[in-house]
Amino acid sequence: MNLHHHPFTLRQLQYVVAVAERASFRRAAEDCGVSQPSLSAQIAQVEAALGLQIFDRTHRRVTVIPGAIEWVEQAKRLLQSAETLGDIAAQLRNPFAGTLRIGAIPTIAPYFLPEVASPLRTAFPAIRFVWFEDKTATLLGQLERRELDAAILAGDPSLPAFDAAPIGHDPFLLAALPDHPLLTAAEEPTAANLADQELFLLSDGHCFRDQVFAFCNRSGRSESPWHATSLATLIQMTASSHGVTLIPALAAAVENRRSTLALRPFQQPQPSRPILLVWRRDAANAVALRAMAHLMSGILDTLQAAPLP
Amino acid sequence: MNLHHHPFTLRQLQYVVAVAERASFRRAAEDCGVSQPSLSAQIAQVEAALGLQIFDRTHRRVTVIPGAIEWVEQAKRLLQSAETLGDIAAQLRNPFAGTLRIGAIPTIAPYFLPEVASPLRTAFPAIRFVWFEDKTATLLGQLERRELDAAILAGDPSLPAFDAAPIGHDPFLLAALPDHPLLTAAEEPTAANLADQELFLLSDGHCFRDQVFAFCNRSGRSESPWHATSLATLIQMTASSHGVTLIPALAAAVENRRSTLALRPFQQPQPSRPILLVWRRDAANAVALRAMAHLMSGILDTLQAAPLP
DNA sequence: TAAAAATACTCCATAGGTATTTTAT
DNA sequence: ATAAAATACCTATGGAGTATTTTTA
Repeated sequence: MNLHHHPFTLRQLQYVVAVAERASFRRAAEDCGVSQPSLSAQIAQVEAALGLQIFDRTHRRVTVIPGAIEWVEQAKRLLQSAETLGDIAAQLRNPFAGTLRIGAIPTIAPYFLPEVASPLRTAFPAIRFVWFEDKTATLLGQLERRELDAAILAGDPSLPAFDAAPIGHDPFLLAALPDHPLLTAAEEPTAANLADQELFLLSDGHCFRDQVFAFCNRSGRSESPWHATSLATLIQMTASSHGVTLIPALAAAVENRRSTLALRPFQQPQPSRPILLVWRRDAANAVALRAMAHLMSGILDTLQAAPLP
Repeated sequence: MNLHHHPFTLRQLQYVVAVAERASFRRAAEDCGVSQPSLSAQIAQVEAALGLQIFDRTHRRVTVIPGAIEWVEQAKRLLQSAETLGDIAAQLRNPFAGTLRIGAIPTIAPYFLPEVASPLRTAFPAIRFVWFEDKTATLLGQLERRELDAAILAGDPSLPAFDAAPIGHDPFLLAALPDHPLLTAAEEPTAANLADQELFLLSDGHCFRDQVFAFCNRSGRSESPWHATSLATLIQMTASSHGVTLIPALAAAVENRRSTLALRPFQQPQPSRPILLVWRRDAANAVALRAMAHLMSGILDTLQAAPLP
């Protein structure tokens, strides 16, 4: 740790940024709630401390000197950091208030978020929820970069820098046309039955695709050349090609409404994906997030109690 | 822009981080060059302003309260931002001093950097050069994240957020065993001659691979199933398989020393790759970087004046 | 000449100092 | 018993104010 004194204060940086944005000392002073001479003095002091001029005052419009643009941009970033620092403190003071940005993967978001959004709002009235949808890898990146506060993911929690709370387990159902042998057979299907079937899958990057792969890890299976980018497409493709596919039970109620596919659970032990709420290990509002995971868990239970479509 | 007053100063954050790192008020005060009561007072003030405790003083070792760890981490990041702000100012005051981190792609770095490093040190004695090697995409990412100050790349400068200065053009040479028909032919080879050859290439992600592709953009060409990860391997593979490949002239002198391959330039217009020095458009030391590109350009000229091995 | 930035000066809030007391092992 | 943090109190720097002058389009 170096002990040299900082040549500028946060307030001074705020003045610099304000002048840069308003292109005027007077207007910047107004924005910052100080007198124009006070602001001028602080700017002059910063310029003196840096040993270089930041603003060109020779014209009516005050402009940032080209060379100093990068410096001002970095000052903006620093102030943004300070803002974040304040946000963290606010969340620490009251974990049940503020804005919460939550992401969910595409095979969960459209089926689960509509169910949980409203109960969450009632349970946590002081929290403003903002929802996002993206694939696992993207969400984890955003989580790390603090662009998200939490994410609803499926899969095993082998995530070093993150903490997670379980929401529940979402079983996979076999989906095919109603007259398909696997649906009409006396016995419920197993992974082995999929060996000689044309299996329809989501495109790469969807964790659901990998999970289905993991379930039926046999070589005899012929993989369809079609890769759907959504479960809706997957169902349409399967139906029109007389193939088979697997659908997460969570999505079944919504996605299979207009389809001609029939659904059937697998034999015990049923294939399924664990659903998790994930956040940064150092999140200030872990208490609130755990409470939310618990609430979501209850909602998932209720959804699963409903009969298959 | 919000006008609310900042609840803390950079100095206070420095104190907090020092206490967190040294686990002691007394030692932190020493590090920061202030008296222990002064530091205590500032810490107390921060805690009061935040409305929450940061440190647990009930034991001999002062520790950060678990909940506040994230806050302290963000404070560290903010101080890092402040440091960068100082660095930028320093570079602005004197663009010909400080530390400069420069990256280069793998098909340039080992052949060009040894030649330029020493002349650069003599020409810019106050600059400390730090060199990196990685593929184009990685380097551009690092450049953007300010982990690098400049990069030596090959290819067209279609880079919106970056500025670039040309260093020169590096022609491609045909490389094959000395008795290969393309080397013994009376006429120098053209792209058309490559159509029916087994062409050896670098692996994906190397821009040199794409540039060779762009040069011989014909369908008749049969592509080798081998993908080298370095020019050295590429040459070995080509030699042992009696194939042909293209080598940047820059690399020829070094890489072909122990090889049995013979080299031959193409007919005019020779295929080549432009070599560029690239930096962030808002870099504070663009003057110095342009000067360096000019010096590198001269060195490249000298290298190219040497006869083929 | 009129709007905007710089200068002159006064004031007081507070960071930092020393001396001392309280606390925890 | 002793090291370390908190408290008490004083000092002085510098950020912010009002009044005024200088600048430039």
